[in-house]
Amino acid sequence: MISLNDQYSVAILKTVFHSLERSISRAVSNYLQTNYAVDVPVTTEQPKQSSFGEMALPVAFQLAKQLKKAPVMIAKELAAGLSGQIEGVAAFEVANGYLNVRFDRGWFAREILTGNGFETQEFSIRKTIVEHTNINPNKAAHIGHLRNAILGDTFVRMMKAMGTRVETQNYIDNTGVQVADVVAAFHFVEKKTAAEVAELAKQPRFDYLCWDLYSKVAQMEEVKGWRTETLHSIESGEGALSEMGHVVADAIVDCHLNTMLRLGIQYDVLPRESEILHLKFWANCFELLKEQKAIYFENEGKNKGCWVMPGSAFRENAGEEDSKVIVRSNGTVTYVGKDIAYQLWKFGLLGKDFYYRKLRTYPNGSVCYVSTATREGAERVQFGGGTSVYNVIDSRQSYLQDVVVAGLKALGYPNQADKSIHFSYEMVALTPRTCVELGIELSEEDKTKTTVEMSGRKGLGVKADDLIDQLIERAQVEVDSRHADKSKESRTKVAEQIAVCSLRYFLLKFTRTSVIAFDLQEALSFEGETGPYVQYAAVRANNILRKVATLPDFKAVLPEEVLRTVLETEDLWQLLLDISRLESVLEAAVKSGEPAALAKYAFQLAQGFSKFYHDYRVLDEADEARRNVLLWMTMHFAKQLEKTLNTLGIAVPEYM
RNA sequence: GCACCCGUAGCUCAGGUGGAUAGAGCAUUUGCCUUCUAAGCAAAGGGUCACAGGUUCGAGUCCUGUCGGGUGCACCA
Repeated sequence: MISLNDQYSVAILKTVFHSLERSISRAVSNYLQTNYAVDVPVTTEQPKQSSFGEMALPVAFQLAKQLKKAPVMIAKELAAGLSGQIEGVAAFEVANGYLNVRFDRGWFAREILTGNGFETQEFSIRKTIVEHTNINPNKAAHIGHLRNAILGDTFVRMMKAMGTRVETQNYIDNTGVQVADVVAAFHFVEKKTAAEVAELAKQPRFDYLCWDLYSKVAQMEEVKGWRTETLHSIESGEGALSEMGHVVADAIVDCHLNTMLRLGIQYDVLPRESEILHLKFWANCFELLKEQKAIYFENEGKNKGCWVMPGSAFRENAGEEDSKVIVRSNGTVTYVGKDIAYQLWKFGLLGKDFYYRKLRTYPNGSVCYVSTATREGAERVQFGGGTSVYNVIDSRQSYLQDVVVAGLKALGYPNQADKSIHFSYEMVALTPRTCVELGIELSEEDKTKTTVEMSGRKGLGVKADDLIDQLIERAQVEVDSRHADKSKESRTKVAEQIAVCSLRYFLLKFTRTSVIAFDLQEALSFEGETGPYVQYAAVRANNILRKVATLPDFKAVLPEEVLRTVLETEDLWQLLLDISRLESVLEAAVKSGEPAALAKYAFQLAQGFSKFYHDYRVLDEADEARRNVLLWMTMHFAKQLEKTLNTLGIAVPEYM
């Protein structure tokens, strides 16, 4: 049995495919320079049909005009000139003006097998900061929050797999109106004391209790007055309401961390708004903004008495009315103002820092820290000061993100402004069918729509833990019926792994710009393009490997000629080619910031293997050489798919 | 009113830097378990890539406009 547990290594291995791709485009480029004296970028692409070979170069089309020759002629000359010049290339062919490349299949497979031609990539010293999750600590997390956290967490894993140093932050707004509303509900409606709330907060699903309370109080007329009083207490940091605010926020943050941990999501540090206030981060930022004249004091109009940022800073054709208030006429700072200060801190530009204490140690041993306001009891750790910052925030907040970036620019930090990336994504909405299933009453207007937006205020949404529970329950039924012989403990573990996989894949398979119309039945399915389908392929591959007492020494028993002969079979060759594309796909997915690309790749790999599994009976193969190739491919597949799944935050179960 | 996103099969969605016959899953119909696990495999039907112009040897992809749908434009976060 091979070890399938290797975590991504510090340096990444580049595939043979990658290297070959580069040596081909370099050779073509050189040839064009010496023989035609032209300098054009040589791009490669994957042919639509496998019968055209492994790689296609449309370079002849680009040159047709410049050289005043027909594309077919150019391509033919290139094919003739380059023939036999590149190691690993069996032949060049010309079709429809394309220069198509056929790999030497035996060479290619042997390179993968022996690990020749692999190169290491340098490990980055610069730090990238990714901020995600950021749920208001006043109610249970819902599936919209899950999209954020899973997207962020997966992107972090992808960058780490590429060798990037990443710090994961989860910002906690523990002093805002959302928390205040729940505190007001406890105090004014439920008539609870801080001690009583602290007692309630001990129950595991305190976040559910607050979910209901919040939607109740948010719709009450009196809430405005209560909110003001509560906010005042929270901001001053004194009084029973303030104490209750801390109790509520801390308990709910704990609930959120538990929910996220169920999905394998962890954080390095939780910077909190309360510390931003108490350590007066804003004061520094305010001085900087005034010095640089990034904001001005408004003497007239609707914003009279406020410090505002001119609309022209973040918007084209902006008028006076587009100005954004940074400091209110009563002297308090807005959310955007605080966010500019926070963003400066992330880049190490604020000249101030938090103190930290341990919040929890995760089962894998890593520690999650939380900000504190005092030096006493603080740990000697350092966070922030990144060279690029990704803020995973839904697209509805792009306007505010633009203002923050404009603030950085106005302060004289154009580089940091460029490195401030709003990793935006569209929201998760519910299908009307799902609303009906959940017993949510719809207005006449909502019934006609294709999707219904979730709302914490209205208590309208699918809670994260509820969905995870349902998925586990469903997986458990399947696992129990298939593997009655296994222990209860082991079956539960497998069911959980399947549930997590199902959920993560479901939220990852959509591209970021697509609004997810959440359909409960679709999300609960384990067939077709789902996470469990992909896991199943990995499990089947491992089953084959497990049944072999000792795997042969593939390097010894599989010379190039044997590989070449067996890989003449087209579908085997295509599968091997697909398996070897992982690093290229990962690189492109990180570059475009699209985890969905990696998820889709995992699915395609699984599809390819499922077909292979059906068409070839590896263990029954009579021809020993052929059997060894099939076994090797199975092992190679299992490794590469497991690596892909790990990067997606998905585990491969022992059995399914 | 202004800004951003979306419009591809009945439904839900993929389609890097323009390239060859536009792809998956679901649903529908039909085959395949005495087999390394059927959470699987195979086959069929299903398309004016919203519409109209433009750029190009070549456009689902780039540009402009129109029409639909979503979101944002607070002294809330």
